[in-house]
Amino acid sequence: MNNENKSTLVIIDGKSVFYRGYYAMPNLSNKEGLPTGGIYGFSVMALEVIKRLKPNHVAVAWDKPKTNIRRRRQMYSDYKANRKPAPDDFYQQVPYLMELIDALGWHMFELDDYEADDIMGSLALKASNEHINTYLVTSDLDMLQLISPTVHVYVLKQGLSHIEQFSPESFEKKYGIRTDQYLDLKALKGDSSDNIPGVAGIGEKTATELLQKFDNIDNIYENLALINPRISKKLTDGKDMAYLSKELARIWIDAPITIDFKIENHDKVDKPRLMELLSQFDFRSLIKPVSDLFNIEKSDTYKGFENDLDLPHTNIFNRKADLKDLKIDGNVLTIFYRFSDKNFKNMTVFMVKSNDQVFAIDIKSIGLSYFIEWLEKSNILNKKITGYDLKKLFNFCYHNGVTPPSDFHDILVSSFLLFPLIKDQSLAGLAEHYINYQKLSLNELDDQELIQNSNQVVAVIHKIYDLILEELQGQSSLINILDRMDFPLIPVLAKMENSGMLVDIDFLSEFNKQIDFMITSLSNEIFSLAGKEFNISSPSQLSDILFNQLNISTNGIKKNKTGFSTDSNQLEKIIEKNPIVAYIVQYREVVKIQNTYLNTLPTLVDESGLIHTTFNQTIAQTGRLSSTDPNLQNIPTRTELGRNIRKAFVAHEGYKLISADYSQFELRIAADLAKDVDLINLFNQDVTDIHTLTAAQIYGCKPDEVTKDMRRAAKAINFGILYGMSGHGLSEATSMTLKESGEFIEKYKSLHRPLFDYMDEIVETTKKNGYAATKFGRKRPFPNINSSNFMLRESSKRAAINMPIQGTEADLMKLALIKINNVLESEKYDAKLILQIHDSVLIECREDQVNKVGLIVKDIMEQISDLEVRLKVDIEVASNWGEL
DNA sequence: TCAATCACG
DNA sequence: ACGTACGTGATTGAG
Repeated sequence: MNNENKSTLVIIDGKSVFYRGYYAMPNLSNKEGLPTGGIYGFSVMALEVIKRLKPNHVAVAWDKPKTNIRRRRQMYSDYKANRKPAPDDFYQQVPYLMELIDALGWHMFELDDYEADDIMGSLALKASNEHINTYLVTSDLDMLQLISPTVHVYVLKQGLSHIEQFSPESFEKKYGIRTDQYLDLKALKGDSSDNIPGVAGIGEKTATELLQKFDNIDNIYENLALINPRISKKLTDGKDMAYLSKELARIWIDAPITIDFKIENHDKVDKPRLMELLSQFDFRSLIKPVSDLFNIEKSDTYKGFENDLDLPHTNIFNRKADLKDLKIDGNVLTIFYRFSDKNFKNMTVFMVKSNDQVFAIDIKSIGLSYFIEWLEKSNILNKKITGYDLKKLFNFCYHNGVTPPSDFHDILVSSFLLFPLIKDQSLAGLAEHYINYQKLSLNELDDQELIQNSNQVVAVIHKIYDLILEELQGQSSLINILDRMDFPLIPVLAKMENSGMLVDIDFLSEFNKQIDFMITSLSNEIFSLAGKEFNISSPSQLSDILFNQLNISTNGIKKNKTGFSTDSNQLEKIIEKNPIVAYIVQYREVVKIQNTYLNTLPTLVDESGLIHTTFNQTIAQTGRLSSTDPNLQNIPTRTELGRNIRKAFVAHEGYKLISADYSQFELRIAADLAKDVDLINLFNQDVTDIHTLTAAQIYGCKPDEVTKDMRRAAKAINFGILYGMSGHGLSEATSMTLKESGEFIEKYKSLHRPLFDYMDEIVETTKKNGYAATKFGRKRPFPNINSSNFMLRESSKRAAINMPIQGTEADLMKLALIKINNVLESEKYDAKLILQIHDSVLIECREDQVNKVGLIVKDIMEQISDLEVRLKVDIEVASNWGEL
């Protein structure tokens, strides 16, 4: 087909290809929140086209927006009225796609009065005249009428990268007519999406049969006598319409455009710009294939990369004698280091860049203790330090008695604040994102190789740091967040991780024995009721037992991808139907406790009996912390059995645990953000039970008349409403019917108008700005807030409503942690922070100072910020976590 | 590796 | 009509 001697032209139906991508990848966006699904689809297709067809010329045909009334179709003023307007996040992407097309060196054709079809037809004709092979890429079958010996049609198939040459044979097989009968088919049946009328009363089936029998419409009208009178009547009535429709469907080939076929496409590719765009869109997976395809060198991947990245001169130190005399001056230092253990005790490589020199220290050769001695003496850490994930360095310092830095910038933390959507936040990932640098594969380098490449590593960190500073320019609220919260928090978190929590292993193993017994007896009950043994932990097997073997009705049971769900909500619905269900619920609880906590916690305890978690500051999109290895923020508390796990977390001999909890944190913050005066007043008058009071207001009764069910409903709505809960959600969460919960929410709305106005306002500003923000200006982008996909859009709205509330809580909590730590340190109390769980902190404190420290902490937390609503903190003291 | 489930706020 | 409450992390079963 692809004749070697002939030149080839590919003409792409731009909007139809773009649409494909747009709907195939609804969720895609870059780190700045720009939706990129359509561009991605287009890019993948472009790649495939070039690979497969190796075109000499490429053209893209595009319908001009809003002027797509064709002169010869003007009699149908509603032309294309039946097409839905494209959504906002579609048009948002178009200018960027144009840039991409331009960088590829492709021709772009957009004309008044001509549709993309006509442009394609006209260009194909021009190419035919020059004996150029033409390939049309589209998802629109209308293009079939253009097929000829030199014009081929490629149709986008399912998925993005599957384009297939259209074959007349397969068309005939599928539609029962030849491709050259396609226009006549349209003439008869019409096309509602293009507002082509066709013959009234004739659909695809009749039209096809007629064409099979009589070949074309001229022949049909000459042989009306042979046709069933009912149909021939319709044909006669619609004869004018049929011929008109045929003309309307015909693609015009007289558009006043041409291509200069002397210039070949590959001379026009703007390689650096192409690479820049791919990285701007965060199409990391496309960078390599595109580089290969266009023979793009590394030097092209980042404009002026080799010049911009000042590689410092490398100095390697692997002998004590050499290190001894090393003095490092300069005011701003860039550092990098590597550990061989998870606790950040054993540093193996340390490198520091000062001006145009990098000093790389091979700690394994030199000896850790000698290095530590040198580090302390060198005064390096007294200077301004820039690095990636400095919490590890602080951990190292605390562990080895080295004075930690006081002036520092952590590019992991600042990058997350600026671009929380970046998926790969490893240093190599950031290098790719910020400077398209792909040579940094840190994990593949051993220590010696890392040392050899130290000039690159520090140069990359330094460059990213520069770019981040540039990005922060003028964003004073973000700078403020870094200086007041996110950076000062780093040493505090490191100290908490280092402190760890004391665990009573013996208590855990005693409890484990009980749990073992319970699991055995529950399993036995379940097996005997089921009539056979099976894996109770397998949702698929369990579902089979419940809904097939035991024939429990699946009425009202939610489905998931694999079948009927067996989660606890669904089990709750059928708990009366069979005694096995209650046993399963208990079994789940008990097995969870054993697998997640009893089996793992003892393995994580160090030689001092302590467990050290890791706090993450760069995971949660709202700015909250998260805790891993182990996660100490989800230790059970809601059931009596689960609370036994908490009892194993104890204070040291002579010490106590103090817990300080913000009371109704979320509601208070929401009241403040929404300036809901009634709600603020309730809190400021020190209401004892907000949920009971809410219930009394909604039901219009006195607080002492509120029943448990009424309070439960009020509590559910007090929380749920801040996440955008619907009537349906409330009815699921309570015993209310859908109707009752709907009315309940309406009543709540009327009581708290300001709160709901505020929620609407958040959605509006998020739609406008693309992000929601906390009281302090921490931003979270919402790329899907304007999506055409109902589910994506609505879920973005709910998350956007929640962001300022959850995020402001997190901000306040960070401020509180920093201040508590500072006061405990400066006043030299024998007390330290050991855990934070979103609205509460845990402190271990020497027994005789418990009362004093409790009051200090309460005061700090309550006064942490000047809000209109009063914050309230409850303090409790015990010798283990379970009793708090 | 993903989906389902469940622990926490 | 859509599907139905936000934010996390860990474990398990299954393909």
